[in-house]
Amino acid sequence: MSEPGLACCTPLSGTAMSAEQAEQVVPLLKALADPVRLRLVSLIASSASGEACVCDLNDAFDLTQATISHHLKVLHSAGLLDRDKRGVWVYYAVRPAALSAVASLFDTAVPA
Amino acid sequence: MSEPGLACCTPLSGTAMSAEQAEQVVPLLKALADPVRLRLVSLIASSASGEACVCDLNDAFDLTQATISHHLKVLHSAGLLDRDKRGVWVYYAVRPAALSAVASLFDTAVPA
DNA sequence: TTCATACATCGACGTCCGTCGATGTCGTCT
DNA sequence: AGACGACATCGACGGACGTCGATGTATGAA
Repeated sequence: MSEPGLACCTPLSGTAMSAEQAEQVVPLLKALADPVRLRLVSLIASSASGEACVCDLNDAFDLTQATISHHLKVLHSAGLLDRDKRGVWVYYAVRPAALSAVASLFDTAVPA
Repeated sequence: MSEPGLACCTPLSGTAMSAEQAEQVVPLLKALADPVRLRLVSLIASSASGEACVCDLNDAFDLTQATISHHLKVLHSAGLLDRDKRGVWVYYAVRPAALSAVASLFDTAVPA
């Protein structure tokens, strides 16, 4: 696993995960465990083109551009977002592999 | 911070989560975004009886009993664990509803 | 070149978080 | 009654986190 955000771990309802497995997924959860970052991912994922530029994301929050840029960097460093600079604008897109890695954590814990 | 005049990308349409929705799920994610707590939930969920007493959980980590107790309280306060005191021992069990709430978050975000 | 825009980075501030030792509380046994 | 064990709580410490204003970098236009 050379790439961040591609961790695949034991589901919670199976055998217990090891400490190494936990350390691998926790960065993803930590990146998502913030209201601003969670909404950022939601905004990008729900956009028609599957991506969004920082200028639009900036207007969706009542925060400084520096703060939004910081949160995007955290999400990008965690491997949750792809970054693509086109001219003056920068576009972020969600990485399905990273999101599905987190989803696989809870998949087998299906209730009724 | 809003002088449109020129569009840089497709507008953010679609149904992104609201700020209130984010504030509702983030506490669950924050509680799970810790290697010790994630392993605690994993250990409890993977136990045969579906529950585990603190004495057993304590031995699984190289941490103080006070620290484990603190993490269990965080998970319990977040609604992820149920607490049941039987005699001298305290048993914790995972709440399926809470886990499924988190799971549904990624089910809608990443279509299978 | 000069200027304006879009975004990243820096430095600093206050706050929250994980961990510990010490202590408190409750239940059990003798 | 007293003593012991299982957990919880308290207070404190160091480090990490979210946010900001200011500044830096790069692209495009005048």
